[in-house]
Amino acid sequence: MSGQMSTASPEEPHSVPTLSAVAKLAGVSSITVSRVVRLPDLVAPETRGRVEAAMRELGYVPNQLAVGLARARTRSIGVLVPTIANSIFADTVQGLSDELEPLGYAVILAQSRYDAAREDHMLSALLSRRPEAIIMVGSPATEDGARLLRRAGIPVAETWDLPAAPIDAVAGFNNYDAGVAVARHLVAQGRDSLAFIGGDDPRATRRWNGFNDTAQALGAKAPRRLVLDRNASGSVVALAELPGVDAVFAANDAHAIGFMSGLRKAGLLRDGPAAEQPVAVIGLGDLEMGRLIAPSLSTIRVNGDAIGCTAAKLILTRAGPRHIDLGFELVLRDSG
Amino acid sequence: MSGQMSTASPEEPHSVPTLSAVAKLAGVSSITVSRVVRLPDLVAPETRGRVEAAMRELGYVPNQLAVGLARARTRSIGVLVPTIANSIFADTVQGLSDELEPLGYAVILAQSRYDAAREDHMLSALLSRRPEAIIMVGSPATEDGARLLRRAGIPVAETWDLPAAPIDAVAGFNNYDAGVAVARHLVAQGRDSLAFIGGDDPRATRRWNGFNDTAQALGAKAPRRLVLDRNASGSVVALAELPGVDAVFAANDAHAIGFMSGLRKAGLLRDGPAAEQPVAVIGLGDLEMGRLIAPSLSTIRVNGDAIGCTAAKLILTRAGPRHIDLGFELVLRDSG
DNA sequence: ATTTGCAATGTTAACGTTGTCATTTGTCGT
DNA sequence: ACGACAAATGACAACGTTAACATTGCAAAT
Repeated sequence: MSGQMSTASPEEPHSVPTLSAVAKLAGVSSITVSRVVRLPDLVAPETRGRVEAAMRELGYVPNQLAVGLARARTRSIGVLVPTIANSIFADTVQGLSDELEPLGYAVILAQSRYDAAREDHMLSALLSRRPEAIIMVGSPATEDGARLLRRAGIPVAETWDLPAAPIDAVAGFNNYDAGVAVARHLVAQGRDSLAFIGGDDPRATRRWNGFNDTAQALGAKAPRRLVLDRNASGSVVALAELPGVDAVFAANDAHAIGFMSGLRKAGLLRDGPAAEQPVAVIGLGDLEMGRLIAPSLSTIRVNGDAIGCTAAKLILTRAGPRHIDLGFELVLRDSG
Repeated sequence: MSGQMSTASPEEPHSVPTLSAVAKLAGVSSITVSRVVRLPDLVAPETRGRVEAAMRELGYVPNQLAVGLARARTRSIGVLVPTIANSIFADTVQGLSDELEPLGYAVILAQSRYDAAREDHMLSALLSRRPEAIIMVGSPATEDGARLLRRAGIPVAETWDLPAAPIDAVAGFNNYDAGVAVARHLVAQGRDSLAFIGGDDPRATRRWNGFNDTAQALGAKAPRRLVLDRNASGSVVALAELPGVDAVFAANDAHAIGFMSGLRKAGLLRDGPAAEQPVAVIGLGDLEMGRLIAPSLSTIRVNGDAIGCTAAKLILTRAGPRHIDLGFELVLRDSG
């Protein structure tokens, strides 16, 4: 409403209350207040009541910075994703955060935007917050980044892939094999002019490798690869770049749906089953949306939520296997 | 590969290096190292070189907890969203984080899952990290939550709505008016049996109110309201609950697309323009996907990215207007 | 009537930084 | 040749909490 006001509304005369402010009000020492928070059983009920009243009156909220410093346990974990907006990684963040938040962990989120320099920078920024663990999508892009993580001496989970030389824990799936599975399926369907569209990040490239190797091994023509911007709209016009193509593997469902939109405009999309499609399309991720559109999208289903959840469990315990392959599933619907 | 290994790989003999570890190695006092990091001009070039070498050798990363404690500036901001997975809020998080990360702020992310108790809890957890500001989607659901925020004495941005009595800053749009705009459009198109499908959170309810009030004022039949689970698949079957409906406003694009899928199964979806649709469908959010499907989705476009970006700017400065209406736009395509 | 033991509280020194003062040099002007 | 001054560095006390060790009482055991 009216222009600028002091941020702290008049409610309280500023200054966040500390342990000793509460202590003074309750007529005890600060350590007693600290105990009321952490180990209430050690404090006499009568005293405890007084302290609790004081905490309520002052609106005391413990300072986790100080706690973290004193105990060398910050109860926070760093999460690094390429991007969070309309991406399947949001599922992973949700999954891990649902696992971690009830345990009192804070999630510190950083985005690398598929940029190696920014990734290193964010990794370092994350580490400066002394998280108890790091969960990241993929693996560090640079040796500097990897060294940073190794030196930090905390659990690290790499996800969405199965790196050959992981730093610590892994929760992902085999991207190469995903490409293999798609190529096999398409060739078996009688397609022979294949293409791969999408990003050129390491994971997409692995998919491409599996796809390319397999298609050629099975006697199809050498697949084409089209590197696109990260938004699906770019793939609408991808068709123009791929004359004669009869099957497309898109790096993710958004690209696949974009490409299908291009096919529709060109009159190359049928309402019928996969076999009737002039151009088969397979996505990756299994967005809910893919199931709902027509023709429904065939895709490599990957459980992003489970990846996050598994990564969280991996960093919480030292026991058990450290490298978990969550697998994927080729879900065949009407698009290819 | 092989079972469990100590988390810290052999690279370094544990223990994260501190300022004084660097200082000892460089043969200076810790304050000098601190200056090399923050105020390099105050340190003689020769000394600075030695210190920088020591920092590199040890892999020194400043401890932001200690910095935050000493300076009472944590360079972090708390972000509270209902949910991050396949939701438009991910755009907002991306927007604000792109604005804030380059400035050295860390984003601490929490999800309320549309639960008031959890929201209060996460708010308090966030505050315990002493963020310099809080950005949240919507407004605190409880008076406790609001009090918590007011007492914290930091900038607070409420987003995705225009609350009547905001705590501090606001970056959003008028949800009631969005409902009004949709109802007007649908009634003008000659529809008179309207329905609203989606969640029952405060923002969805405001949309419903605008929608309902306007439809009735314009002489349509009293609209029906169907509260659905948060996933789009639920809306596929919504049609069965709405006999005779000829226009639907969905609380978001995902629900809209799900509902269209139900229409398609029922043979009630046409390839032609809005006028030919037996049942008009309007979404909200303007997912990229809505543009790509057929029939293309009419929707209330809301720029989630801009909301995040604006919220970030609002908490960074005290000057200028504190309440920004980013507006919305009724984008008409083929679905309604 | 001591001692023992435990329950309830308090004191002190960390944790890793930075702010606020010193202190040590060396340069310059007169 | 002497003080004035600045450049370079350092000592020390905060910041808000907790760990580790006191210190009180007072009840029970001897």
